[in-house]
Amino acid sequence: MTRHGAAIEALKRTGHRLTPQRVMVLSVIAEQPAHVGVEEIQSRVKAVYPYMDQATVYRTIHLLKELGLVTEIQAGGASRYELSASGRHHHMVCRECGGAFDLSPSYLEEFRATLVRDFGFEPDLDHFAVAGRCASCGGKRVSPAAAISTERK
Amino acid sequence: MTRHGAAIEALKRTGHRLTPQRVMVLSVIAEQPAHVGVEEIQSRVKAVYPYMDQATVYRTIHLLKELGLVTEIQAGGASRYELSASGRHHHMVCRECGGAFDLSPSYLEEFRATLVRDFGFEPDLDHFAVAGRCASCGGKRVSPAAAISTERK
DNA sequence: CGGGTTGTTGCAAGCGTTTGCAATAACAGT
DNA sequence: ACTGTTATTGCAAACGCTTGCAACAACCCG
Repeated sequence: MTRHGAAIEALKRTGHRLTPQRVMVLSVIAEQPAHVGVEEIQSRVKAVYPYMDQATVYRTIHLLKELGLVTEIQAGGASRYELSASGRHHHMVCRECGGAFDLSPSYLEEFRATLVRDFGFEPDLDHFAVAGRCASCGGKRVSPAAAISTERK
Repeated sequence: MTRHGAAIEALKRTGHRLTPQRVMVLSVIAEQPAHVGVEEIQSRVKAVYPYMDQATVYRTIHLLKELGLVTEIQAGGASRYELSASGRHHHMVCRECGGAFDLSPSYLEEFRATLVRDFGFEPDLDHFAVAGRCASCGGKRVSPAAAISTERK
């Protein structure tokens, strides 16, 4: 099983279609030792499948990120991506129902990068949790991604 | 004294130049009852000073935001702005020197909007503080803006 | 295994925002 | 006031990313 096999299964499990494009994007990200840029993902896939489009790369990445399969790193204006380390992750806790939801580090990464860029302040975000109100108890939009990240109780 | 008089003084006090363009942007934001979009700011200023450029509006807004004089609101792809309510603000606390820095709500706003959009999760960010390491104790970049937001002890 | 449904793709145009650059103008010092 | 220094501006082009749309193909079901 390749390094991204689990991610592929997660895709199917969450009711998303397993298209060649998605597999290719995932495998490019997986076979890279470090993080990859969108442009590099696209050009590598294009070498094999020339019709691959920018928009598809972005849409795929966006999906993978929402599912927590891929982690986003801000690097000077552009974003870079890598397979999520299964270890570190954070939580959103609902005040209403007490439910806990996984929050992939990528979401905090954006916040962190902003503080560093604007203030030179390096926040310590390990062991970080956000309190609030989840979708079913009165939050706004419900995304399909929310489903899989739910942990009971 | 106009509603944005204090903001103008803050600009000078922090060593930035008081250009007509900056004053105009500030006054457009101030005279609006609710928040304003970039496009509206530009067109209102252009009515008086036709050479006003998009880039200048963006650069000015960016500055005002860093100084905490203006608060950013995310609204469906585009950003809107309003004079900062002096009341609500958050803190960054340095583990090293114990120093506290003001963090304008706009920074958390971005984070909040993301959680709402992707998960329907409405975080409660009032009374919110971030721990970490400030610029002088080992953070990354130092921006002039950091200076004014410093509070002793 | 073939047919229908519906998520996904490629394309292209557009979005909001940022950037490099040379010219300009704000402010400090005298 | 005048001058020098240096931040800031206007302009234009580019950036990274998102979106609407019609064509397509992955999957569910019998």
